[in-house]
Amino acid sequence: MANIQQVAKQAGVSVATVSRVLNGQNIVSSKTRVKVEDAIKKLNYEPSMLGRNLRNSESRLLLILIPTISNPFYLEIIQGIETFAISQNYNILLCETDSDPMKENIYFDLVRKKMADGIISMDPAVNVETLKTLAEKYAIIQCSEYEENSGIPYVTIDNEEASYRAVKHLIQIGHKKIALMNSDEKYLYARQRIKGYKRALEENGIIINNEYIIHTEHVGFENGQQAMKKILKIQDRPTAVFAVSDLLAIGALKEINTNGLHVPNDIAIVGFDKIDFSNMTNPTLTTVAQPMYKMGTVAAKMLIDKIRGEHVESIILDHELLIRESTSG
Amino acid sequence: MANIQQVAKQAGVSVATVSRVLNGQNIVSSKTRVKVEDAIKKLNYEPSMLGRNLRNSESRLLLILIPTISNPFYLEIIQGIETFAISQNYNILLCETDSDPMKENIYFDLVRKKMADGIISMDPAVNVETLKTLAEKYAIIQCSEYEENSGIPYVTIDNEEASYRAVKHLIQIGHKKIALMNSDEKYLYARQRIKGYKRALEENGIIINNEYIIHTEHVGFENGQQAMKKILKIQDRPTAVFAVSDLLAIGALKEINTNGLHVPNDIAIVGFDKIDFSNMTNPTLTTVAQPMYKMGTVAAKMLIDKIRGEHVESIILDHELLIRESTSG
DNA sequence: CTGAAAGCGCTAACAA
DNA sequence: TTGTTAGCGCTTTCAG
Repeated sequence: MANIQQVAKQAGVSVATVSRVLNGQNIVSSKTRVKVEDAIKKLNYEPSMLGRNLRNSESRLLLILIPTISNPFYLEIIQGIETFAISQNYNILLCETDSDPMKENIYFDLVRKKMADGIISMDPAVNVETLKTLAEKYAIIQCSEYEENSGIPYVTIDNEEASYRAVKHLIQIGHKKIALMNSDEKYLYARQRIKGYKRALEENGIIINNEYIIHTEHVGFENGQQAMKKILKIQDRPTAVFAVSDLLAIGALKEINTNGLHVPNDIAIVGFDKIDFSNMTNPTLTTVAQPMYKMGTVAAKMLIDKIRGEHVESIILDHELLIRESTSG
Repeated sequence: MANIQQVAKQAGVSVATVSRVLNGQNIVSSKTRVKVEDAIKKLNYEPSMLGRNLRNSESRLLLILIPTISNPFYLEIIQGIETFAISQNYNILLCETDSDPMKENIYFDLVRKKMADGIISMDPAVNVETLKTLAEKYAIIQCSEYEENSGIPYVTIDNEEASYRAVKHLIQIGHKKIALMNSDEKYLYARQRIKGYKRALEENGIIINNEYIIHTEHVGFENGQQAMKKILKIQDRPTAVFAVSDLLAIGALKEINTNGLHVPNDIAIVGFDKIDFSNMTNPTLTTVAQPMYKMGTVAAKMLIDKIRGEHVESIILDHELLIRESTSG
């Protein structure tokens, strides 16, 4: 395993010159450059990131914090992050926190120990105080979920507006009894989405029925099933359900089918996220499409800018309501 | 940002002693140890992995190669890998190759450049020659998909047997006209699975009908839909489908439903992998369960052993046929 | 039990 | 245009 010294010796130049060739600096004469390149080829030399990283005090690694990899919502965002990161010669360290402060802390240690140059946090359950403290010394961006007034830049969508439009769509196709499957309101997005839900109802003169509002601990498939069980037991049964995640919606769909009811004839459903599977169900799911890939690239760009010491502004991206079979017979 | 020097000065000891404390070596007197620990606390010192890694010529990073993150099959494996890796103070670098040799090469460069200490390859489309060459110098393990006689250790299941059992199950519940949705036979697992399929049919005196064997380019949802379209057009229509991935099976299910047919009454379906979604469809999917999490932990253990210079043997793990609604009305 | 010093592989300031 | 050299932060050998 050759190192830069050996290449220098082989080429009959100094290590500085080799380094210059390696880093594409144009101040090297083409004759010397060729000598060096030959030596590199001959010795099968590969520069060590270890040495370079220490010297440059950087790891060129980006820490991505997600609650769990099994929520497909994050997949496309991650692809966006990765693509941009690679283009800038960064790589990503994908970290599942399981919303567990202990695991979270293990990962935070990676940036404290210089193993990562910055963090993109997508974990709604992240310890905000720790994050804020960390943000004083390290580059941090929040993606999708964020903390207001934390001073940490974020990229997200207008959750209230998205929710408002989803519910309005249900109203427009004739629904008045609309249930909301929301996650815990300790999460900002949950508070924003219920706000949009209520605004849509109120604007259309529909009285809010608290029985129709279900909170779930997580936003997974089983939670959707459980929540739907409750909804189906309601005396004056809703004719539509707006779920704040596709996984919840798919759980609801399954439960409705199991009970011999039909979507959308008996109950219409709107989900949120446009995960791949929202198109594989029967019927396909009407859902709020977040520009996930874009969100990923934007987050990555923000983080890398921040690492470079530039000033970074938060960004709100557009969303879109995708009407599919679960709301249109 | 304090470094080890400053800690040493603050504690009134040498950097060597600080290093010893950091690495939990017991040859330090408890009095000195306390002094050092106090200094560390006082200066808020965090040892830099960059320095340590260079010194130790290791990155403590494991490269995980997958074709795409959007195939849920890999998720649980990755969780297994990660859990074991973390327990050994390693972290993982998750890399999507998109089965693209160019991208693949970017990632291979990471190990060549010492940015990763080893590779777990799960990409069936990996360039085997490159992998073999790499394996001469670096620690490499193949997971799930592997190349025979490559000399590179692998962990996998007995694909032929798994396939055989799946098809036998269909035969036992009365099916004779069983279609196979297989992926391209350039992949070893595809060759193994068709072998199991044929063996099951032959053993039961069922003549193999080549019209019933469909090959798909990828093993995703859309491929399943397309393949099912073809199958539905066959004159003497099969009454059962064995798909080599759950995603294919879910695509088939969707297509069958779209055509007003019923699963399993009209057509039974068996999938492969037991991805999370196989339990969310309606009906739920009978599938071959691979011990994915286990496979991940085993692969990680094998890789880390290999990095440590130990000898590593290939391992075949058990699988299980999980009978659910799609084969039992 | 502790310290001095070398060195992992690289980059960049400075000198020539 | 090129070379010399210091040093990034750490671990470890060797001496004491």
